[in-house]
Amino acid sequence: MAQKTPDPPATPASSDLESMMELRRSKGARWSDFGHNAYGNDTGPLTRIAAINALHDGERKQDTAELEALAQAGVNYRVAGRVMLSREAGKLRFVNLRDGTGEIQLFISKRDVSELDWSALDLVDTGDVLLAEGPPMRTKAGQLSIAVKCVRPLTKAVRPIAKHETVEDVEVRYRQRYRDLIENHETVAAVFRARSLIVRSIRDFYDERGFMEVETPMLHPIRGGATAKPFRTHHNALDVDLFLRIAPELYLKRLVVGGFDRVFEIGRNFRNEGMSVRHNPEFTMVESYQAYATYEDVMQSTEELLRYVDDRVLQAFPQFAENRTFTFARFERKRMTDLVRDALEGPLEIIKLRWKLLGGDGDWAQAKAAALSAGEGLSADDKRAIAKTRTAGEFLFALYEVFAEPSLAVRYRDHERNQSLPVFVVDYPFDVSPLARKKDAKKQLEQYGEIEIELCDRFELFVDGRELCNAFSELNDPADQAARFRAQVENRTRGDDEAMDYDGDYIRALEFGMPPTAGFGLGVDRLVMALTGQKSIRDVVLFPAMRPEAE
RNA sequence: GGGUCGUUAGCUCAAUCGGUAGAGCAGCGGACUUUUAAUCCGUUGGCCCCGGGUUCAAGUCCCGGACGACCCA
Repeated sequence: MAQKTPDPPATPASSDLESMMELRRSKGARWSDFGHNAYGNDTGPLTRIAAINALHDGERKQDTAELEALAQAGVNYRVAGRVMLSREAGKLRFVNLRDGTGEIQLFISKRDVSELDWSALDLVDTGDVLLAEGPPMRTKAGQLSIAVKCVRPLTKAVRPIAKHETVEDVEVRYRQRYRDLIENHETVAAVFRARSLIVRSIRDFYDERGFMEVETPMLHPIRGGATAKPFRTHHNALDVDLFLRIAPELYLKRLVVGGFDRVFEIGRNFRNEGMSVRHNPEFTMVESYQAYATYEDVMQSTEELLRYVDDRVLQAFPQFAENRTFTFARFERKRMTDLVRDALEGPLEIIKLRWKLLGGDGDWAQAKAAALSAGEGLSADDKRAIAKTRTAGEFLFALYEVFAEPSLAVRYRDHERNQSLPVFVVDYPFDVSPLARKKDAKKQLEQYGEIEIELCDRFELFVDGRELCNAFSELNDPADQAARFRAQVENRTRGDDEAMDYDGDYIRALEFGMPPTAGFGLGVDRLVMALTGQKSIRDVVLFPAMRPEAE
């Protein structure tokens, strides 16, 4: 098996990308001269690096003598990972090796390895994947290391990686996430590990409370469960057009009818709308449905869920507690009508508006005109939102969106800690909630001036001013629901391309009787953004949607 | 959709008034048996995003386009 040490590789004098890659390719090819496969996979059993660090460098650091004793006793580790950094000091070589759990230093002395192994190391570049074996040791500087007895190259990295600088170009970071994860490891990997933990924690939370996890169709024959623009696709064998789901809601409630009275689903929804720092065309939601519960019960469990998940995140990733601009220590609960009244106590025009709205003429259409003329400082978008309302309920909702919602995080704060408080906005107009249950008769009419507004048992939760959850007591009266669907269809014929379709099968399901049920939805991407402090959804989605790469 | 800014070496960035395109890091060669982004000596590397135009001369000025970031709608 003894081989002659091969000659050093040819060394092209240029360092443009193509030359660097060519040099690396030729180095990989020469691994075979040392009896190694440039893409071998027979590593045998390995020890994960985090386990080694924990054992010898954990709560109690083992000193040099202790580690020597362990080595004498035959303790030996085989590790594999990517070469992140490599330094030479004469007949010594130090390599920082990273696997999926952590990093450890390899201490390689020419005295300790075969001549062949030593020469093979000349063919190893930063970024290559390497197998190494040896006992634990501590260097003079006190650094825990593996005292390597033998090494074997495993995978050649043909492309160079940035060592000290990190890649900042977001285009590279999102399109080549693998590279982002390698080069910006510390910050980026932690966010996605936290995301994984968040999803797992949500699952555990529901599991502990007796909810069953289900999977419902993503290919829908009709639009339903939310007001949004869908993606279309086509089933060839059936020759039918289908929509990628915009929400799982109507399927989950069918399951409640069927007797699965506590269900939840974590999954992707698709909305064919604009992209922004808060919107990706596909995004992850958790939806849960609990029979014999009301939206007020769900409000309570929402607080519990968020604290449960956040506690786990901060325990595993304490760095995300820094610079928190919000707290889950206390939650506000505010009725939408009160929020609008509070918000309108502002600038002069707004006071005039409020006078007209609350004072007197009692006609919401006139109030609308008053709002538009009084709100001269409003953006065109806000004016449009108010102008297009056709009922008192839509009008209230528009006022809320324009005047109240933008200032939630500023208005409701924990002043001691200078953090915003989450706000449950409750009692939405029935007109903007086509699937929610009307408030019971005694409470259903809201005096708003002399305008009567029908409200429903619904809340949305805003964390740091951003919508995170939407929940309501479900409408389970089939006749009422059918009327709501018909209204949606009417909206569609008027040109609203976000309106729902009439779902006859869902009405049939309700006709079998759905027990009183509370439903809940939470945007997982936004929750991850909040808990990890990321400003863009693209920083919490592994592979965000991008325009196709230019050729 | 509109506005502003950006795109130069593998990475991060310079380049004055239009006058031969630079640095640090990495890469390559060499020295070094305890390094921590090792150090020291030497050294290679450019479709200046793309396409037009002005000019004796364009990374730089003008027009158009691609992609991105931010702000506005």
